[in-house]
Amino acid sequence: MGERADSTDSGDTLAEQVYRRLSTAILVGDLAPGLKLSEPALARQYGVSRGPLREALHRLQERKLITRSARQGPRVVRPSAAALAELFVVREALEGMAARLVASHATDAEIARLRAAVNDNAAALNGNDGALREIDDRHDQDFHFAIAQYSGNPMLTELLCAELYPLLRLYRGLPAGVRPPTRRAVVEHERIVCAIEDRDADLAEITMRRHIAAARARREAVLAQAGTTDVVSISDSP
Amino acid sequence: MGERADSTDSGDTLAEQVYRRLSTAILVGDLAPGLKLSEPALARQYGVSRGPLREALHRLQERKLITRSARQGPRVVRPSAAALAELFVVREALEGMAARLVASHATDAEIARLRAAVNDNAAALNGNDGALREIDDRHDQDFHFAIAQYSGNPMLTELLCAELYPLLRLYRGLPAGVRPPTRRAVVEHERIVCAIEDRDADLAEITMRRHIAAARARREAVLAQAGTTDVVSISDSP
DNA sequence: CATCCAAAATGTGTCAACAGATCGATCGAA
DNA sequence: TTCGATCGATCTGTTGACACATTTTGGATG
Repeated sequence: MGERADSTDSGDTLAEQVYRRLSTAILVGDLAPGLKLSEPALARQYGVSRGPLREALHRLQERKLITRSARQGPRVVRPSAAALAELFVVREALEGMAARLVASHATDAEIARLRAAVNDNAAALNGNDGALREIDDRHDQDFHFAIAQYSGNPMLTELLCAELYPLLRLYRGLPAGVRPPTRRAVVEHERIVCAIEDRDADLAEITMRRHIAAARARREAVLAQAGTTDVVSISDSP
Repeated sequence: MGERADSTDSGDTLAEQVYRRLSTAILVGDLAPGLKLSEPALARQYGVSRGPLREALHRLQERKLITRSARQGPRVVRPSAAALAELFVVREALEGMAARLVASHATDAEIARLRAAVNDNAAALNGNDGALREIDDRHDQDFHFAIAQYSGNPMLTELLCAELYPLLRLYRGLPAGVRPPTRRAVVEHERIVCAIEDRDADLAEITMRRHIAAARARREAVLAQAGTTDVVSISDSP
């Protein structure tokens, strides 16, 4: 699986490609959290030299996806319950502001697209019972991505979509497979969109923040009875 | 002052040192915004090879302090009025949350230190009239740093102190020398600390957000009649 | 049988050298 | 004189190779 490296070559630099591939590999879980990485092994695996690989690793380090102690080699960051809680707090502040901006500055067409997305989500959820959990999850992602996009603040969008959401996706992998019920999330999304449609910035922000705070509470309840993952080490040859 | 570059040598890797030196050089204004950088020139200037330098540049790229178009070489990011406005919005959301967290979770000792800092600031401002503008500015920085620190959320602290504030400092350099009056800022700081002392999280957040929104409005008013900076190019030999 | 020391192997940090491309300059022609 | 093309030089992207440190493994010894 994932063995035939789909040639993402050409276009930009090698370091950029390795950066993207490593990033997705970490987020997808292909490189387990806490895993100790080896530069020569990764270089052989991706078919590049150690130069571009190290540059990609440094970018990953700055993105907080890997940690690099001196002379110890890079390690995939190991998510903790505390870090997850901190992340949710930051997300609450940022997405609350995003919802506020959408309510005040977004165009009617964008808001209509938001409404359509939520309606689709609700229909999918009501239609077939609980079989399409991951699709729901994708819809949830789409909704929050759309909010970030329509905020009209590129820096905020970048911060949310390119930094926070990836980290969240990584940390979420902790109790892999366990997903809280999304039915409540859908009605909360509905409320947020209603506030946005009313151009009520204050209500939009408050509703979004409560939505995220509730999600955090649910996840913390799930994490309360989950164990910790152990550290594995990568092997060179299969 | 600040000429005697405290020898940051030894301890960790060369790339790390170059990263720090380049970062401060950009933030201090030693490397002008929009400046096109040359890897060989920088390598000679810092006495290292191009390898570690490129790694440092990639970290700087991820930190949004430089931009790297393909085959064009890195350039110091050029701040724009739009980016500054976006930054202030993000800062408003994040620091509002930080103030809320301080009001709810900080210890009495930390709050007392906040109060002391604000009192010192007010005293310095009232004592000698307007001579110590830059010291005031430093106090302002210290106040916001303290709020970020005492939030008790390391991720939020890191985001504010290590990412947003440096960018803000860089963008602030636009109308260099021009500083808005800080007298108003001091009384706003007072109000924030009062809300925190009352453990009123809602009021603390609202006050902080208004404080930052006001600062943004003032700065935008200043920027409205300022020109744009032109692009310079670095020369190899002095 | 456990322990300690040594030596090899692996890995990180760093550097110098090599293709390919891009940018500028100079020279020629209309 | 001005526009364009060709030549040259500089720079980026990339690679392979070299010190130094760290760990692991093997053997010798108490």
